[in-house]
Amino acid sequence: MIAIIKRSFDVQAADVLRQQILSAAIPAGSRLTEVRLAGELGLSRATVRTALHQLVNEGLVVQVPYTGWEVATLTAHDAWELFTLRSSLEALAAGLAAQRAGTLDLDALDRAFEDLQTVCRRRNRAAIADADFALHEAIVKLAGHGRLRAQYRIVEQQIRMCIASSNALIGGGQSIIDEHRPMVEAIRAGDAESAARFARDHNAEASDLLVTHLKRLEEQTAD
Amino acid sequence: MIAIIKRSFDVQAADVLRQQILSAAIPAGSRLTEVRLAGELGLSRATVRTALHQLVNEGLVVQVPYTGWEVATLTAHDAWELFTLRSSLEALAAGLAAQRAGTLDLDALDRAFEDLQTVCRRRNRAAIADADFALHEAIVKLAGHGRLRAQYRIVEQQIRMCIASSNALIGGGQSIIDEHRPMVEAIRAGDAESAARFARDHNAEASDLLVTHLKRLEEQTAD
DNA sequence: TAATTGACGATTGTCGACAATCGTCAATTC
DNA sequence: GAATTGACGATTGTCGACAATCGTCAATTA
Repeated sequence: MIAIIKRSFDVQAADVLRQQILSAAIPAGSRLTEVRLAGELGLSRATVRTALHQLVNEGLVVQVPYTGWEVATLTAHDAWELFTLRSSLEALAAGLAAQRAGTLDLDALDRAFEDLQTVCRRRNRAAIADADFALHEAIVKLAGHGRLRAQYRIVEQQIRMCIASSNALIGGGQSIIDEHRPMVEAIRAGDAESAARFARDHNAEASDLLVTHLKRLEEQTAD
Repeated sequence: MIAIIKRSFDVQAADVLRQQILSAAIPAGSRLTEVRLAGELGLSRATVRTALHQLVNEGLVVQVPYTGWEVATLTAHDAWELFTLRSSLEALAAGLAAQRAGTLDLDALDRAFEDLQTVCRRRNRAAIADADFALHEAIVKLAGHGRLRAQYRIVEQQIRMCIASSNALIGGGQSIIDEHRPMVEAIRAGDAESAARFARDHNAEASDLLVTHLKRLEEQTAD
């Protein structure tokens, strides 16, 4: 028997809006009005409000009280914040996972790394981003740390939003594998310090490139 | 002329409830009903609902959809999560602040550390916790990282809640000063790596003690 | 006697209506 | 012409009412 999954309307509305924002179907900076969204979603305005509040907490929407809601526009500074935070969280996750490596089933880690290698060989950029995220998700899950997991997801969502809205080119191929292998091996070996260090540093170059790219976009827009 | 600060009722309600939860005036595990709170706060139930949603996002309240709301009960595992996360965020803040030390006014850091030393000499436990938090807040502010700041506050709130609800004894005196001095000096010196390392490690012993204490409490309750 | 069913009160989820606020624009004043 | 004022439509904030859900308890069944 298939369980009926109950999901209240405000949660469902937040899901739909989140998806539209993350895919850039609703562009960054867009005005969101409760009345219009309520009409489109077929819900009461109050329900939509609750959904919007949730998205504000995830950093995807900005509320100006008494005035309105809009999709967050992420600046180069935002990107820097997100990357530094992500790096720190990934380091924590890798270190904790490595500490527990001796007592855990590492199949999920191995599978995720295999998947990453597979898509890197195919040079499918969207799939690379997904597999990269999935690898880190697997590690965060191994850390057994719910708050870390929740926060990591929120940060990663916003990073995806950055990438989607800037049309940034994300590297692929062998370098992605090479960046991740030492971290995965340190986790397997139970070496928490190295795992944390590799996790912290593994994305530094790509992150800097994206931040620089966003700064250039901002300068062009200011002209 | 004093500006009128507009603060919508749902935000004000969240403020009031947060304060009551953090001070343990409403104990952990307490059932919160919208009807009763609305009556007590003199607001509509929908407004209270919005406030409760916000507190859920801060980890202070747990919602069981269709069933109810209650003040979060933080377990030893929760405490472990909070301490590891806090440690990681403090390390990030200290490292970033140290990177910027050459271009910043470090007065706030110095003052906060002085204040900490002052209250440690007086052995006033509540004031020590406040001054400890204020020192880290000052560092987080120096890091110029809004998301880090917001997340740090949420984590720190929950830690206060842990401490308040467990009646744990928090150490004081010279050891607190000794734990913080190397981090503060590394920040002043612009040594990001040391600042991050000292920040990450400086609370390990106290954190472990509290987690162990909570585990013991849980075992007693299970008897 | 234990398990199942049904009723009911309490509470949550959602709705639409009223009140408050804001931004815009035209009219007025200096 | 620039600054100020006032009106108005659009939108947000809050409200109370209706509908849906849950937990509890008594009644019924096996």
